Amino acid sequence: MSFSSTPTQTESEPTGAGVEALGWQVTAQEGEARSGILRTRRGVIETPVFMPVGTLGTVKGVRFEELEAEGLDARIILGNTYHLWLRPGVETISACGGLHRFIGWERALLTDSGGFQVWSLGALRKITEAGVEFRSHVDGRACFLSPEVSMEAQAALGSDIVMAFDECAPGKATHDAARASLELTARWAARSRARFDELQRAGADLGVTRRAEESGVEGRQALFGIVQGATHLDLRRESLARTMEIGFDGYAIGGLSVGEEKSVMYEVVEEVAPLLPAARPRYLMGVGTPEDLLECVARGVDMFDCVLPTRNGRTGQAFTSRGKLNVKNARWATDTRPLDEACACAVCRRHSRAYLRHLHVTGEMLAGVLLSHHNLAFFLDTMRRVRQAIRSGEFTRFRREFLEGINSGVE
RNA sequence: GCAGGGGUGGUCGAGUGGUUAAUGGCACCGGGCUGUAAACCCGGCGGGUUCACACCCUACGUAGGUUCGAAUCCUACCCCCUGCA
Repeated sequence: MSFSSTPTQTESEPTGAGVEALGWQVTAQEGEARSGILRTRRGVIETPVFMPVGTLGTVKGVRFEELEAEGLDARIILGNTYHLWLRPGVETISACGGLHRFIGWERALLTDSGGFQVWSLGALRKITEAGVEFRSHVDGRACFLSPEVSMEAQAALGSDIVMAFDECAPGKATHDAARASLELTARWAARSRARFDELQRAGADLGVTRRAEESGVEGRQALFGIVQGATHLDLRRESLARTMEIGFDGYAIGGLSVGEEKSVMYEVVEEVAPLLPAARPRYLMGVGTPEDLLECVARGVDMFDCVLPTRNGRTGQAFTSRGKLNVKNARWATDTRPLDEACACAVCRRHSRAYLRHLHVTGEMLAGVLLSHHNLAFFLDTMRRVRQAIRSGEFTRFRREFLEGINSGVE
């Protein structure tokens, strides 16, 4: 296996199948905050954008009709290579026509490479230069994931944005550990790029290549590189340079919100985001809270994803314009107000805090469904308002008022 | 009426003379969750004073008794279940 297969190409000009995978245009900017239009082969995405997480081929508890409908109008969701690879298996999805067809979603899909699982599965894995040996968390069997395997899987899934296979260092990683991790990530990034390009040329991209006529979808997959380096700014800059040298369709900042102080996370984003190519979209992986979204948009990030709205929805927490609301609390037992009086989502229009608390306390599955819907509506609507604010030059004021609101506390 | 069995904290249910304010489960109360090993995890849960260490009070159907010491042993009573009349 070769570790020095960095393709020769112009800096920041991805090759692939010879077609631009993404169109990207910044349409408004205020300070570092920018609003733009990302054109994927499966639709237009206005940024800044929040991407709901659908790890296992489902945004947990939310029907695709709801994701598409006006209330949420999610333009792109995530899937996870590692999880789909284990179950149902990439071959299965491939046999069903690719991930879009398999799950019944025509809009854009971004697949995470499985790199994050390298970090989060902790003791179940062993990292080598070649890749990562995992013990499947499902049945314990030995598995092996590498840049090449991840690219092959993501090509077979046919996602529209493919993530390079990286290693995510813990937030508290020492300089030495973070450096080693970053260098491994850089080598893996080059391998990801090389294998990805081969696969595009070979027509392995199931998202379009084999079924272009019936899908009506044109264009190749996009590949994003990931900047690592933990909390060390010098390493972040180095990782950034090495990632840009390889060249990707977009750039992600990984390895944040993994145990470091929040102020440190903002500091890293503030340092890294503006150094990323302005002519490419910037994606902050796995972040974050509503406050994080605002703060990181302000620092130049275009794309976000996070499990918080759906996970916390299932575990009884609502995000509102006045901050977090713990649905479990006895104080809502007879409260007939909606979760968020400023929210126009379907759940807030119809149901009371008292009812949602009842559903959650009794373990009814509708509780998770409704709370996930509301939380996603809040996140997506917040981003919609962020875009409008940037376009109208009022982002600074919007940011201040929004943060005042969520810090005022639910009454 | 007779014979067995049984009455434990919000609830179910352990404990059958000595770290017992009393195991567990549930309920209840509170907290956490950031590229989803998560419809999950953690904590509290008789009352009172204290920031806290700690201390005091009240508790195992009721009332007595035995004992240094009782939810645990004895006596009486009340109530519940099962069987026989």
